[in-house]
Amino acid sequence: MTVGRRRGEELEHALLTAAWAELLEVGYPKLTMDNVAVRAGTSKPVIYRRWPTKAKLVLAALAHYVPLQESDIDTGSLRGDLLELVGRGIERFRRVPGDTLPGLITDTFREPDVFEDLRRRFAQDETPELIRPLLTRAVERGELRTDRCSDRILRVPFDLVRSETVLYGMTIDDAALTEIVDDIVLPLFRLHCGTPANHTAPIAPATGR
Amino acid sequence: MTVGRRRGEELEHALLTAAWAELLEVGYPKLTMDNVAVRAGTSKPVIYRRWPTKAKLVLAALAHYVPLQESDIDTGSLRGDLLELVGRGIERFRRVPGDTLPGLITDTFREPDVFEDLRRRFAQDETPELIRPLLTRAVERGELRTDRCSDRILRVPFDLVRSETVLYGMTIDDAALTEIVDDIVLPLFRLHCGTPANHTAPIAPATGR
Amino acid sequence: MTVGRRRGEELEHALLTAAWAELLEVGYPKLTMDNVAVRAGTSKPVIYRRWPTKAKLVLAALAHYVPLQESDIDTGSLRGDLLELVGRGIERFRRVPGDTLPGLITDTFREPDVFEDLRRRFAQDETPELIRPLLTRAVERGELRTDRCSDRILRVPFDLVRSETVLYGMTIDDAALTEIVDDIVLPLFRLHCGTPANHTAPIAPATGR
Amino acid sequence: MTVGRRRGEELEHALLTAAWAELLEVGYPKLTMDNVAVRAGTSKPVIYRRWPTKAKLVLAALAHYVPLQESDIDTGSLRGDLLELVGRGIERFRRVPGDTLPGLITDTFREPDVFEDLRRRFAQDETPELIRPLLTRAVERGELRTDRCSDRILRVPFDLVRSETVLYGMTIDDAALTEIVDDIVLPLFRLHCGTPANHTAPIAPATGR
DNA sequence: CCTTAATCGAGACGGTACGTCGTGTCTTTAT
DNA sequence: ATAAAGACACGACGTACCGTCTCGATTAAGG
Repeated sequence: MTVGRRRGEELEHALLTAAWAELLEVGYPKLTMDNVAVRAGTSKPVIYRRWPTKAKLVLAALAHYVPLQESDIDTGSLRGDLLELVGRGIERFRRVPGDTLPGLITDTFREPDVFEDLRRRFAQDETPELIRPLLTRAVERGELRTDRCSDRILRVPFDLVRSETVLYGMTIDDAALTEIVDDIVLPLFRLHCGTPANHTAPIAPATGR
Repeated sequence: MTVGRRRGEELEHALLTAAWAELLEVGYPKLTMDNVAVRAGTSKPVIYRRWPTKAKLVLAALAHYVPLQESDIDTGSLRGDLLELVGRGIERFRRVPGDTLPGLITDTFREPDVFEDLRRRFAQDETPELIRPLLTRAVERGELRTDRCSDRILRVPFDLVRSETVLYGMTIDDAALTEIVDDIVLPLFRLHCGTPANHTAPIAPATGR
Repeated sequence: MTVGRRRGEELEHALLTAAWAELLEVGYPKLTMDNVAVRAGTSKPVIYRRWPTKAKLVLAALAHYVPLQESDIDTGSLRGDLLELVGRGIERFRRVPGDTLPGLITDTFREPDVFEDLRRRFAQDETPELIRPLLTRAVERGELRTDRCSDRILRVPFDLVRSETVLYGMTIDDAALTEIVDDIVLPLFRLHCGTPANHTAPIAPATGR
Repeated sequence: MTVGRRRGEELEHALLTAAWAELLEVGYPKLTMDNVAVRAGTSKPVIYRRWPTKAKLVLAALAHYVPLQESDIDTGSLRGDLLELVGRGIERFRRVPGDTLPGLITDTFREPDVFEDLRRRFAQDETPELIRPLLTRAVERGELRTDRCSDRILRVPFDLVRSETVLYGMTIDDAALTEIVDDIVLPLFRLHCGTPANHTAPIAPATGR
């Protein structure tokens, strides 16, 4: 049943695959180093040599199976860009087992380095860097007057997405995505980054209640 | 050394106190039923008779030590009410050890009943019920035209607070609170719930960048 | 479902019955005070008020359900008397669950009073008192010259029976009983208590090999 | 404090030693796997990997510390051989804590394989195999006519020893040993295995009462 | 007849041990 | 040198029973 002695990348890939499969099957709390080792057809020391804690292993699996999408976004309108960007974010969170991010937060809360890594990939830090280019292009197109606004404003769209997905375990459908962009994010951006006088974009809410 | 045989509420209180102390000292992941029992001067079966899982024990300790504050809010203005309400929420989250809520989410993710309980106390569900009365009074005062808007809009303030506290492990100071209310929440409420024509409240952002 | 509140002898009998039933069903090691209480439809303190240890409870149940048989034996011959007496002993041991006597010995080994009680009822002490009268009558009938011989000789028959039943968990059938009496016990008694010159009882072994 | 990580035989020996010490100190009923582990400076899983039950552990300790003595016996006379053999048996039982064999019997009564092992080492089975060679040599020397007699006869000496030691918790001194051999065992063997006509060994009892 | 005392039933308590599982380290053997 | 394999020390898990204690409810006996 042996596949021969693997090493290097091949072995690493087998481990991440095993970790990911365990994550999907039993969830973060019940994922064990033992089972990952067995599933990968290897032994625990091989895992510990690479990732000294369960959190680091899972974070590595997450980075491998739910990578950041770096491709540029340019749909021609700020609204289109935001729908695309936030939609991608929702899709990313959708692929992460619901107990995984809270589990990682819990386990890394007292380990600043890993917590920082986690944050960079799945939390706040991704937002400003991702969103500001959209605003910059919107200014170039004449949709906004400036791309200067506080980070907190920029974080709003993903804060809402994370709240619903990570904290509430909900899924966000297209209607909800539209509501977030049209009723919350776009108005805020227009308020804080200004709207040229002749621009006639609708500011009224898209959905009522 | 014995304190006599305790029962009922006295014993329960000792257990919740021990659990809370462990939570503060070692954090959620390292809190063990064994240590809670020892700290409370009792034994594990006594705990398990009341709370069959660590998550339920911790949630009970949380409900005991960080209770919902039900007292009414009426400062005379929507802005004042929001500052008070969101400020209270921030204070509540500040008192919860940072790894506790994510830990509870992780461990209860597959137990709908406990997860629901957790959500009711520390997540989404508290928001609409808490905020809508503020809007209703604002309408009565003539600050807004209507209190009808989608739940998602109502959730915005606490979604932002939770993102920063629970997910990022940050603390929110008064300046941040002011920014959230003045630059994000109030404008959104005014946009979606209308502003009477003669009302002259400032809509401009309070902070720039 | 309640039978009314019992007390005194009725309650005691219910407890002994429950203990005996547990003994038969699950055996001595798995008999628990808890289960006996439940089975008897009462509670543990009621048991402990009467028998402070499991061993004493079981010994009481044993004394109740496998009592000493005191009726006189007089078949007219020493051989007949021995067959009857040893046969009765075998029957008594047969009715005691196989793990019970060793269990009692183990648990009472360091409690001289209970151990003594156990020994009186199920071990060595019963032998000399029971057997010597048989010898006395045999002397009166002229089968033996004297009833004086060492206790160890008198204990032989029941030592053999106890070895096979208690220690080996075996059952002793009639053939084995006959062999014990004819090939071992009778010859020893005749050797040590003498045989009148004109007595013509067979001394040859009843069974060969 | 640590003795370094032990493995294999060294560790096994430490466990058996700890078990044996516990047996001597607190006796079979109060011997716990926990305490054995602590005493051996290791942990319970290490024990359970080797012996899944307390009975098997104790039996292993017994086999290690009270081994069967295989050395040949040849004193030149049947009486001498028996005194030696039975004396060795008494010595073996003397070294076993008094509650241990009954405890093992109790706990293994429903596990035929372990019970069998126990029986082979400390009960009936040892007897015929050990005694018959003595008879065979006695025949060769002309002390007996045949070595053919029933197993039950052969078991008599050790049945008596076991009764007194295991069941009564008594110790057997030299006088008692002599009585058993001279007054019970030798006469029975001579009766059932015959005595050559010209043999002038005394058949009269050595002790009276 | 009614009070009083005793004991029943029910079950929680402080505690010990169980047998299992997971962690992170270490040793051994084989590649 | 590192992989595979697995044992090791450790500690926590959740459960079972122990023997004790508290608390009404019920019963029997005595005033």
